[in-house]
Amino acid sequence: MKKTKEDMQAEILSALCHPNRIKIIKSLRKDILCNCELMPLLRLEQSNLSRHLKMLENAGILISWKEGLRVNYKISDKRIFDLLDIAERIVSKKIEEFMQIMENYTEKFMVVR
Amino acid sequence: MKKTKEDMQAEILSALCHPNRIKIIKSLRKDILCNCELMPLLRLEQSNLSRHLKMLENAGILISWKEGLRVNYKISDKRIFDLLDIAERIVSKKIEEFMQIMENYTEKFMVVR
DNA sequence: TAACAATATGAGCATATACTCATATACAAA
DNA sequence: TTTGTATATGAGTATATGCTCATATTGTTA
Repeated sequence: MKKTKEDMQAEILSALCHPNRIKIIKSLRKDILCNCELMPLLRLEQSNLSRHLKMLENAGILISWKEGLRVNYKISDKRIFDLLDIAERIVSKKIEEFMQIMENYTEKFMVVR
Repeated sequence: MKKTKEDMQAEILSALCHPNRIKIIKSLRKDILCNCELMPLLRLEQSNLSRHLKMLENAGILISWKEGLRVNYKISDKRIFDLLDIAERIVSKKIEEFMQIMENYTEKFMVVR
């Protein structure tokens, strides 16, 4: 069964849609890091982190290479950051809207009182 | 338990990471549509489509309103399109790279032959 | 070679997702 | 009020995901 463009888009997004994997990518924004450096940084179980990294690699989002015992990881395509930035802006806007609504309610409450 | 920014980003991306939901959003790029119009367009079971739409709405990606029997849907934030566009570009780049590799292999094969 | 360190993976479990069928609800029009 | 249409939802099933514990693998160093 041939993959559609939407299937492939969904695969990219599926690889990104977990808080820990988002944190991994944010950590790799400036640095190249290995499993053992990410582990204490994100406070993840070794096997759990290893699987998250593998998922990101399988999706083509991360590139890895060995360096002795370590396995280093870096982002394959800088556009991944743009994508997460947009997601962050969408979230920020939602938070702002929520705050605005709460403020309006509070105002009304103060007046009535 | 308080949601982190990464939790909220993951929620947005989770809502987007299914081929049918991506198709729904693409369909809503130009038009405001209802369940009954999307059904034949995407060839989805009524209940299945209804649930996908609800997921997108719960994630704050779609806004819905009733109009008689119909329930209309539109995108809440145009940045959703930017996000999917980037995902599409990432996919396109991957396809290009793959084609390039295949071409190189084919060339070598021709020479050896 | 033995001991160690970093990473990968099998097995098991709990939970989430996607889908379908049948049925319920909400609204419209006769 | 009855009939019909659009949408929502309960129940059941299959599959995927996330996590952990224990163990395997890979490469390093004494």
